[in-house]
Amino acid sequence: MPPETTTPNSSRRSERSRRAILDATYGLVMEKGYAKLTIEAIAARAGVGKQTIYRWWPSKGAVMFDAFFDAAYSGGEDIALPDTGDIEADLKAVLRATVDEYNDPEYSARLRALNSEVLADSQLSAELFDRMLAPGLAAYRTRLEAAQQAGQIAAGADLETAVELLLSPIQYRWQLGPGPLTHAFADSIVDIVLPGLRPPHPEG
Amino acid sequence: MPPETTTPNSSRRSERSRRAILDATYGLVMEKGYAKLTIEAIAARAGVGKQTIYRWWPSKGAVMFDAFFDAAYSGGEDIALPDTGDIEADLKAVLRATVDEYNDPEYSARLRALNSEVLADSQLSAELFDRMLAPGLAAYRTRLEAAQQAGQIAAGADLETAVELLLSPIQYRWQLGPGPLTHAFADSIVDIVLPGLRPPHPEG
Amino acid sequence: MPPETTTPNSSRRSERSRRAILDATYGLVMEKGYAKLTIEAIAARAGVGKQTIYRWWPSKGAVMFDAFFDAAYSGGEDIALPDTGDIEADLKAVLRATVDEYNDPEYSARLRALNSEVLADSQLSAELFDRMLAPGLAAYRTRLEAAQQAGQIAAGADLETAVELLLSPIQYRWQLGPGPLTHAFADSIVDIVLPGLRPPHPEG
Amino acid sequence: MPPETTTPNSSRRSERSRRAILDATYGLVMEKGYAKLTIEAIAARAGVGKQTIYRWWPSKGAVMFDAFFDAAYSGGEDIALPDTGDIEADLKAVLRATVDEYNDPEYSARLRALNSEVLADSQLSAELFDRMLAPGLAAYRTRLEAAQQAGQIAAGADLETAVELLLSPIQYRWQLGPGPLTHAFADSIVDIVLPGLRPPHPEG
DNA sequence: CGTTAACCGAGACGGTACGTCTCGTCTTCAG
DNA sequence: CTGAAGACGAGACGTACCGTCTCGGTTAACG
Repeated sequence: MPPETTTPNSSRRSERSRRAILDATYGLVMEKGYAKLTIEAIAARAGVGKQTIYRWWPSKGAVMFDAFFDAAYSGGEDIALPDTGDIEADLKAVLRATVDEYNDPEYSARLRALNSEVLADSQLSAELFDRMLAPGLAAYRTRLEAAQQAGQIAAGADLETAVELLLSPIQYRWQLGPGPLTHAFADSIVDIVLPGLRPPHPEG
Repeated sequence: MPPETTTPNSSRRSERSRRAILDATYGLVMEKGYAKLTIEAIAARAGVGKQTIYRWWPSKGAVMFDAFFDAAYSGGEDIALPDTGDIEADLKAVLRATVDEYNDPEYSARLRALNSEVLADSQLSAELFDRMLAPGLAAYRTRLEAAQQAGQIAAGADLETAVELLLSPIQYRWQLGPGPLTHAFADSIVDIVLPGLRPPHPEG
Repeated sequence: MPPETTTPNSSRRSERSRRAILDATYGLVMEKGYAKLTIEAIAARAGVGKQTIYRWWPSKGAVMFDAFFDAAYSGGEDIALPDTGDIEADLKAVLRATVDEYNDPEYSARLRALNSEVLADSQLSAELFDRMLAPGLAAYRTRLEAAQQAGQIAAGADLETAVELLLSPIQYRWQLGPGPLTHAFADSIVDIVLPGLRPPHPEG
Repeated sequence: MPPETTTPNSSRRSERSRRAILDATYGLVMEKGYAKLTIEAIAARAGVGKQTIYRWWPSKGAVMFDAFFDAAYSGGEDIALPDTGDIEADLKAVLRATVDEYNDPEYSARLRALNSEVLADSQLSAELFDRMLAPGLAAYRTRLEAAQQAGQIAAGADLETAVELLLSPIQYRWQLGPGPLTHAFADSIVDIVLPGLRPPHPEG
């Protein structure tokens, strides 16, 4: 299997420089924000010539993208939702954790930078989704399918939409701020969505 | 009625310049995109000194913000959802219209520019929501309250969350692209959310 | 016939503003130097609208010119060289005093500003000479003519040139710095020029 | 012999840009005058980024200085006064030539720009003198020393002052305009200064 | 086991845009 | 109905970065 990364590899490429660039980028975005990130600053902090950056990445966004992906998924951890058999409890637990994550300033800053870049260059949008969000959505879907098999969710339910219904309100509040991101809000989401997915003749 | 604008007023201020700046900004964002919008280009097209822009707006984002708000809500049209008595049909109709709007390239470009700016400067976030989104959400809420009064929705339902559940998935798909923005998707949202809000003992 | 001065008069003109402008100008040149003098700063310090300056003076140089002339010759003092009968002693005394004046930092700054402006706008050159230097030269000439009448200077001597020979080397050193401006230098000038003006058969 | 220039050298420096900047500067000063010279105009005409100017020169005056020095002394011609044995004739010939030079409009404009700048920034004053005037003064001094050796000038005469006495009146008239710059004026200077330098017992 | 070509750091280059400053004109409003 | 206050169009200032382009100096693969 060929290594599927944004940046092409080469035997001549200096791994030391690549690491220094990604680390410098990550640090600078955290400190100054994405809007004030400059190639020159990255090169200076990384102790690298500007050309070395331009040689391997097509744009500032691409560098940041790699830097963040690298930072987030270096462990390559498998993501799967817990399955206690109680779909409601499981969903609430995971959504509460998600809310906590969004409330973490560092995570929030990271996400803000990524989304800002993605909105400007819609080509990155697909990549962001495929590499960083799709695995998460798939995990939700897997959990919902298990619940479906267990008869807790109607056979014909539209799980695709269901997953997005669970996650998008959190992203929405985080991004536009119509209300606070609390555990209660996470619970509310589940309390509305889950009944809408129940099988027609509940266990009575 | 005093004119309610973001930027402070002054009897000395030239209305002619203000209009020219907003129009030039709107046109330039549509033509070149927000990323390539420059203050110098706005000033040149508006036939205005740069200082006149810097005097009245604190940032490029603020100018664009005003330009868009001005373009979108110049009519001051009242927004209210239709009420045929059939909450499901009404919601689907409105969400389908919303989907169509997001699929319009011009509207999409406008929104992209706004959101991109808003993500970078979180101070604008609240303003964007209050001035441009809150009225829409309120209209949804009003319609849901009517349905609640009509007994189509449970008395204790969390309408705040319900509104966000209806709208956020569309924004989510538009922004991150996990799937196509279709009428069917709009219907799916209603088909899941509405049952979750129904009163416990429906009309039987 | 209208009064031919730099600044036209008018019965409507506010003397209070005129004074405030000249004083502010003089002070600002002394504090920041002529190069950093701006109309806006003058107006601000004088508590005057910019238009009031532009109404009465054609250029920044003209304002400064008036300010300096006003400061220097407000007393309208008559200038005449001493006449002790000893032309050599008299000239040396006056040139030594002139050297001292040039060595005074405040006087030097003033002169520097004036000359700088005059070099740029040659129209002011004649005015500078006529109003500020010509009276001085005339005083020298008067003293030399007295010496001529006393037989200490040849009858046919070119006194016009003689006066300039006495004064120009001091201006030259001050402006271009080929050497220090000392009393010894002043004496040297007289020691060379005066013998060149002596009558052919001195009192023997 | 190392190249003696104001601006530091570097192997990385583009000689092509340096030349283009100096040429553009010289041309623009001649066309529009020093007061209307702008860095932007120099950069535009030279086809050069502004930063390339700011990188190598500290101020507008310094650029102009180099441009003029470069234009005037590119040949590196040795300057020496003629020596026909007749000191009076030699001095008059050279001073008449100097007067002609000052009367040349192009030379005059050049000199006006230089002096104007020098007066404003006294740091440039010393440099102007050392690089552009001192060699001339030295040539005069050499000629006077020759005359001294030939017995035409007193052994103890102050030649330093004598040289300045010969040159400064011309600069003075040119700059302040108390009278016309003619050959007769040049002769008058020599006619007064030279007798003042004669040995006490002439050829008898 | 030397040649040589790519990659490296450094940073100068032609440019664009920034946000500020000042110019000289034009407009408003208080005394 | 003058004059201070200051907004306006204009445009230069000096700075920050852009993305491209040499420079020498390693450094690793090939011949």
